[in-house]
Amino acid sequence: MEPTERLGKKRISESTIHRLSLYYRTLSMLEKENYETVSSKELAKREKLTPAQVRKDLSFFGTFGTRGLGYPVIELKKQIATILGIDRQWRVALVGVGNIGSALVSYKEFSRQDFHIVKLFDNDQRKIGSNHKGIVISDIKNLQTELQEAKIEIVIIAVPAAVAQYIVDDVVKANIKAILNFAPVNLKVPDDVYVRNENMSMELEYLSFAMVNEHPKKKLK
Amino acid sequence: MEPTERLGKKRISESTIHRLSLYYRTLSMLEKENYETVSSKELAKREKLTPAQVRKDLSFFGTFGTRGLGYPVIELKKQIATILGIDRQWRVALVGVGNIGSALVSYKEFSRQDFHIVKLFDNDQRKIGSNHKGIVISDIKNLQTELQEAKIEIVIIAVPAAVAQYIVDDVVKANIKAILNFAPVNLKVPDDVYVRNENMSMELEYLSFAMVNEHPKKKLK
DNA sequence: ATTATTTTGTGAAGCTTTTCACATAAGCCG
DNA sequence: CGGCTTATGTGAAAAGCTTCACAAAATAAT
Ligand SMILES: NC(=O)c1ccc[n+]([C@@H]2O[C@H](COP(=O)([O-])OP(=O)(O)OC[C@H]3O[C@@H](n4cnc5c(N)ncnc54)[C@H](O)[C@@H]3O)[C@@H](O)[C@H]2O)c1
Ligand SMILES: NC(=O)c1ccc[n+]([C@@H]2O[C@H](COP(=O)([O-])OP(=O)(O)OC[C@H]3O[C@@H](n4cnc5c(N)ncnc54)[C@H](O)[C@@H]3O)[C@@H](O)[C@H]2O)c1
Repeated sequence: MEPTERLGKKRISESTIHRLSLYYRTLSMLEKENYETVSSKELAKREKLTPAQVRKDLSFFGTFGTRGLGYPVIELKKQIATILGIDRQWRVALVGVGNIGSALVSYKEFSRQDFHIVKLFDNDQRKIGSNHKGIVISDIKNLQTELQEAKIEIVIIAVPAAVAQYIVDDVVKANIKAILNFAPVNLKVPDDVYVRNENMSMELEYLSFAMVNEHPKKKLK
Repeated sequence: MEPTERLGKKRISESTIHRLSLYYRTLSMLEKENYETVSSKELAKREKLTPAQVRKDLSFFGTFGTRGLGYPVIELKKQIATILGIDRQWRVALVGVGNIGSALVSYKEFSRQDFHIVKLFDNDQRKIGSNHKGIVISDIKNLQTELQEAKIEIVIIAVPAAVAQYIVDDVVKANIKAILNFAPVNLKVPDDVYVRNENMSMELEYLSFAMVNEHPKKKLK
């Protein structure tokens, strides 16, 4: 009776998952450059991390390398894709086809990575029914039913902050479990719904803070 | 001789600074709602944190509250603005007036927070010289000189990943110390230049990971 | 076949961040 | 005015994350 190890459900830190995304990106580049293998040292250098960090991160999920040689680029990339769940297509809907919403629809990085925006919603009569990059914009009124009919799995929120919560309430009713939110509000959702916030002011404010305080960077980096 | 305490230059964690941004946002809302004071408990509840966290974060910078009462909303907001350096105007330039670049120029949250985009650059002849939201788009050729003449302090990079590093090299030559980067590449800059990356794929991939792994959330949040 | 070299995988140490818990202080109320 | 309530500020403990350091495994070299 070992109560220490909860099989397969130990919490992986947010930082580790974010770094997996970085490794994935770097491995894609290495693949284009025709590398067959890569060491933790090289992988670390390309994303300004430490080799130990890279190895530790990967070790949470299995053993992928060969001692003395390094990691096989194509194989590791495939493995990370499986871990991140991006070895499949995700059906994405976007609500609010305004400035940022339109930009996101055109973002090639998303589609390249198997995030497919297949539904758009807005409440502006001039936009509803019009064709935007091959997708007809739906009326927000039908949000709940259309999300379900289209089997949407991820919803991107790009509406004004003041209405974001109302829309999210409907999104949750449609049984969506993942939300990427661009509105600068803290959305209230049930415990089983994942929300990630994209907050650009926060990053600008970090720069501002760093400049006025001559904030020392973390060593190594 | 106490080598332990480096006066006034102790490193504040990135998380603390990000939370200060959240507090600032919440305080702005509380101000609109005509609250005079707010407790660490209420502040924590609104951003899904713990009261102890709020108090600890603030304690790094001074004592702002009154025991038994809480924090004065307007005063604390002002103090955080000073800490973050957003009690002044920042002159911002944006390079790459494409999908995401245009969206950012229209982003009201930036201007409300005293980040003023006053210069735009592109290399597309059709865009150069045209007026975009009241700003004439400059030729990227003149980047270095115009950044200096306009006394720009922060540069936003919104160009394709393939050219981002070249542009950043010029930005660094113009003596800019802060960069907000939207291109999915790891930019190389000298040690005294701050770079923050805005990586949206990363957040989508986090959602993807969470869903395929039924990733437990951090307790409390 | 033996030795040298490289680089992984991983417990353990070290460091950072968060949470706890309580002394302390201010306001309130009878 | 004194006791009761509320809520801060902060050392200390706990939890979490990163780095160290080295055994182990693989290749390469002689
Ligand atoms: N513009 C940016 O660069 C930027 C950056 C980060 C975050 N944001 C945030 O993204 C959100 C949108 O910003 P924007 O600049 O694109 O604004 P916008 O006004 O250009 O776009 C908002 C869109 O939402 C639609 N909308 C409004 N109410 C709606 C409703 N009830 N149901 C459905 N659709 C509705 C509008 O018709 C419009 O198309 C805001 O919360 C903003 O803070 C914007
Ligand atoms: N579209 C999005 O929602 C989105 C989201 C996140 C990140 N990004 C990233 O932002 C960047 C821009 O994406 P986009 O979708 O806006 O692309 P885009 O092609 O619409 O815009 C790029 C702009 O940069 C200009 N440009 C190209 N080369 C240049 C150069 N050498 N000097 C100056 N200007 C130059 C182009 O003329 C264009 O106006 C990319 O790196 C992309 O990965 C985009």
